[in-house]
Amino acid sequence: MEWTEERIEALRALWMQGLTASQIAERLGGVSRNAVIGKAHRLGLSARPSPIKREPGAKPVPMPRPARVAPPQHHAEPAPMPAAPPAPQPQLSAKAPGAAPAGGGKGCMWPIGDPKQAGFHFCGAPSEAGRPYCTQHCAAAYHKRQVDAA
DNA sequence: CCCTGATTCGC
DNA sequence: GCGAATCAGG
Repeated sequence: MEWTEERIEALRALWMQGLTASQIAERLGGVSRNAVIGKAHRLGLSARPSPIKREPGAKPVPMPRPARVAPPQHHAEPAPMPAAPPAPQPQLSAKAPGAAPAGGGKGCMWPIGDPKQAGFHFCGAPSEAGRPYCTQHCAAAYHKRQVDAA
């Protein structure tokens, strides 16, 4: 497998969202969890808000679970965020960041992974009203792409 | 034994 | 740079 911008971005996003290396590897597809961890380290990310320990004699600082789900919506659907949505967008990769947040734009619609890949999915994180992307990572990435494309 | 991330090291 | 093997821990 090749570490394309897309995949690296997805890795970053997922990693920062608190997903485990196994989950990330699963979603990305074609890589083992070791590969994900190794890449994550090479990318300079290993520190993330999560309950992982460092240094034997360090402080066992209690981390208040960042959690990926913030708003306590009392809707019926808990928004499960499927691993492989059966309805992939036609063309929205490469130079087409404007992934139209069509339909039930509930969560973040930022495309994570390669639409051609099996593990492709949308971020799904809670997004601001009127905004198709979550503020955590995707909105920034979205903006960055627009700048890059320009 | 299942899992986690961290590190090493041959490629 | 990559990732399997390994390490250290829960």
